[in-house]
Amino acid sequence: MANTNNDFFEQVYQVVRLIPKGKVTSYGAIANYLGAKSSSRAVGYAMNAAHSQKPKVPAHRVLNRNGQLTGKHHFETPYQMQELLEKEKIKIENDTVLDLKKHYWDPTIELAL
DNA sequence: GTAATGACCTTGG
DNA sequence: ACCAAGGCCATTA
Repeated sequence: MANTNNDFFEQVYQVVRLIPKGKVTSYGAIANYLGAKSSSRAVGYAMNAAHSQKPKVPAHRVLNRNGQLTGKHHFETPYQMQELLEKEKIKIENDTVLDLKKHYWDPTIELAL
């Protein structure tokens, strides 16, 4: 099978790893930073193999545009994502991050040059 | 090689 | 403002 370590995947992992503690971002933001705002789905799929990567990727800091923990079900345990986010001082309710804007971390802005 | 799915987002009615 | 459909990328069957 094709190397899952494609540039696209690696790029996504890099950006996710660069997410500061207590910050969260969305798939579209990462895709947009990579220059493919329409590839939000591919970014999400990359996260699917994130746990398969050697360097653990903080996929729990990646949420959808709505701030929902859509991928919590894909973690080792559905509580992992919420717990990790809570440990980051991020309040979660109904699988949704509160003060999303306050904890929002946009790579296109933070990593923008 | 074609069809369907998925941790999504944007646009149209 | 709300609901519905389409699009894009990559992977798997």
